[in-house]
Amino acid sequence: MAASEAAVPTLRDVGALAKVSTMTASRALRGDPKVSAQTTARVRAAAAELGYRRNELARGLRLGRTSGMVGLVVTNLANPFYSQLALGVEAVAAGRGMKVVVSNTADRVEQEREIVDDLAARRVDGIIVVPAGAEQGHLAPAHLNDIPVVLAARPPVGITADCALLDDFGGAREATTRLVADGHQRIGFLGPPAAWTSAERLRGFRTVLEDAGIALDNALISCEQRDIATAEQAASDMLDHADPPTAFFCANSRNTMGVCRAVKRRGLHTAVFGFDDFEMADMLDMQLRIVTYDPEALGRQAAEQLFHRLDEKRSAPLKGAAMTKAILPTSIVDYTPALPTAD
Amino acid sequence: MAASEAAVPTLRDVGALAKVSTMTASRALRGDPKVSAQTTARVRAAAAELGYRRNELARGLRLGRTSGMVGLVVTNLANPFYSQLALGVEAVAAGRGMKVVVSNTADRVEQEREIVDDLAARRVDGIIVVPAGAEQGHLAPAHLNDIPVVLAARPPVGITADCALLDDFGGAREATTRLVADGHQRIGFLGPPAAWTSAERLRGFRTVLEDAGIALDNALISCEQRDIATAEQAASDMLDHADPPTAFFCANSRNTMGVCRAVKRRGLHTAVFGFDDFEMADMLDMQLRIVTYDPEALGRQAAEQLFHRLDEKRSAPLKGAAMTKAILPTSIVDYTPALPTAD
DNA sequence: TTGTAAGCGTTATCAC
DNA sequence: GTGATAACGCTTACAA
Repeated sequence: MAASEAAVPTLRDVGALAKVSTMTASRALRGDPKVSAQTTARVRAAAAELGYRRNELARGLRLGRTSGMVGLVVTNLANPFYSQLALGVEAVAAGRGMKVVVSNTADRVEQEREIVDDLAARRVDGIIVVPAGAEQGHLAPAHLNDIPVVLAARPPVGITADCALLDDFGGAREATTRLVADGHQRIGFLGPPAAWTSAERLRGFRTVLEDAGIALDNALISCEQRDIATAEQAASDMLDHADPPTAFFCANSRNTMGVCRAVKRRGLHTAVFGFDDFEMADMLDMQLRIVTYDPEALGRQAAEQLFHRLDEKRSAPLKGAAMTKAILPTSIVDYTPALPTAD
Repeated sequence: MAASEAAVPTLRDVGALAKVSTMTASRALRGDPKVSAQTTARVRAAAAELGYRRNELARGLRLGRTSGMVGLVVTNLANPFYSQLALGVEAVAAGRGMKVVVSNTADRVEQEREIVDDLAARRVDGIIVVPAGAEQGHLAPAHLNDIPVVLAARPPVGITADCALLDDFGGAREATTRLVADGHQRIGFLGPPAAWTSAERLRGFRTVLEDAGIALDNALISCEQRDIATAEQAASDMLDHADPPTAFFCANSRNTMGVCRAVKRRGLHTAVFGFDDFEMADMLDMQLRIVTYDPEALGRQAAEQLFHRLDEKRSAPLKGAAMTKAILPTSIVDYTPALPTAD
C-alpha cells in the first residue's frame, strides 16, 4: 500500500505505471487536451499512487533559466522594519506565484556580496537588497548576469538601479519644523551610525535649523547609538549639559526609546520627536510625536518595481528602460496625552 | 569590453573561449588538480571575462536532488515572534551554506498546503513549519516525497514529526502560581483564539487555580482577542464586572498590551502578568511581569533538528530515528518599578 | 492521440 | 591532462 521507497518518483515512473511514454505522462499531467481523457485519468491515477510531484528545478532548466524565486537581502530580519518589508515583498511575490529567498547580511558588505552571488548562481529571477554599504559594485546587474536588482530603503551609490526609498529627508524636515514652530531653540539629535537613512534624517534636521537661523551645537548631536541603552546614556549626557536641550529629535526607534527612558527617568516633560513608530508609544504619557511610515508598503513597492522590470525584460530583453526611484511618504502621529495624567 | 549579451554564459562558452572542452572547463573551475595549472588559469580567465557563474540548478539536477534550500513556513512574518524565529533559522542555515525560502500562511491551512506542496516541488531539502491548524496531513513526510519536516511552536497533530516547542504550559503555570502566591483570588485571563499555544497557556492557568481551590469564573476568561484594541475592550469589560479581577494573566503580547491600556487608562494598579516580552514594557510604570523566552533560539533549535534529520537521512536513507521533541524554557521578568513614580 | 529524439547546464565515467 | 559520451528530469519539435 504505502510505498516506502527512498527514491523520489519521476515522470518516467509515472509513465511506466500508466503504461504510456514519459512524454504522454508529461502532457497528461499538464492537462494537454491532445491526450485522451481516458489516458489522462490513468496517468493521474498513477501519479497519485506514486506520490509524484513535478520537479520544478528540472522543469525550469528545460524551459528557460528562471527559478521562480526572488532573493531578498536585508541587514537584520529581527528588526521589525525589515521583517515587515519582507512581508510586503512576500505578499507581492506570492501573488505572482513566486517564492522569496531571504538572507541576512548583518550589515556586512562582504556577506552581502557572497549572498547576492549565491542567489545569482541559484538563478533567482530578481533581487531586492537593502544595501549594507556604499560599496555596491557587486549589485550592478552587469556583474550579476543581468539579473534585475531593486534597492530598498537606501539608494544606489556608484551604480544605477531601481530603488524604493522613504522620504527620510522630508519626514525629518517636517518634524524639526514643528519643534522649531513650538519655540524650541535647543534640540538634541540622536541617531544610529553609518546608515544612509540616518544621514538623511540628520540632513533634514540641519536644514531646518539653518533656515531658522538656529546655531548648530555639536554637543547636541550624537550619532553613535545602535541600541536603547546607549541612546539613553547619550540623551542623559545631553540633559546634563549646562544648557540642556528642550526637545529631542531621534532618527530611529532605538534612539527614540532610549531618549524616552532618559526623559522619563528624570521626571521631565521634554518634547520628543521620533522616527519609526513603535508599539505602546501612546502609553508613555510623554510629549511624544513620531514620524511614521509603512515598511510593508515599501516592500510591496520594491517588489512591484522588480516585477515590472522582469515583465519588461521578458518582452524586450535588450533595451532597459530608465531607472525608477520611488519615494514613499511619511506621516506624523502625536502621542502626547490630551491631559497629562501624572503631575 | 563590456559584453552586453542577453544570454547568460554557460560552461560551454567558457570552454570555447579558453579553447578547452566543456568538461575541462568544469574541472578547472572546481579546482580539480588533474587539470594543469596553465589550463586552469586560462579557464578561470575566460570565466571571469564572460562573467560566468555556475548554474546551481543544473548542477543540483545532475548531482542528486537537493536544492540546498530549506523552506520556512510561518503564519505571519510581521509578528516579531516569527521574524525572530526566521532569523534563527536563517542563521543556522547560512552556517551550513543553505538558503531559506520564507512563506506566509496567514494562518490559513489551505494556503499552507499549497506552499508546502510548492516547496516540495522545488525540491527543498527540508521544511520548518509553524502549522496553521490541526489538520496536518499534508505535512506528513510520506505525502512530501519524504522531505523532512520540523514543526515549530506548535506540536504535531495526527502525524509524527520532529518539533520544537516552548514551555507554554510551564510558563503559564509559573506565572499563575506567583499571582496566587501574591494573594490574588480573582484573576482575569485574556488570550487570542484558536492557537495551540494559547490553549496551553490557559491550561497552565487553570491547573494552578484548580490546585489552589480557586473557582474558575467564566466571566474572567476571554479568548477572542486578536489585537490590542479588542483586548483593551475585553479587559475593560472585566473591570466593569461587579466583582472585578485584582490581577490579569494574558496569553500573548497583544492581549498584554490591551490590558495594560485598560488598566492604565483607569488609573488602576491592577497586577498584570503577560506572556511574550515587548519593548518599553518597563516604561509603563505598572505592576507588570512577563513570561519571556527566546524566539530566535526556537528557530535555531528547529533548524538544528532539521539538519540533524538531513544528516541522518544522508547516512541511513531508510531507517528513520525516533521523532524528537524539544521544549524550550521560559523565564520571568519583572517590570514593576521599585518605587511607583506616579501616585 | 501517442511516441521518439534532442537538449536545457552540469558532472561521473570511461577513454585517449 | 584532456576529451567524448551519457545522464539528471523535464519539455519542445517533429514523427508516426
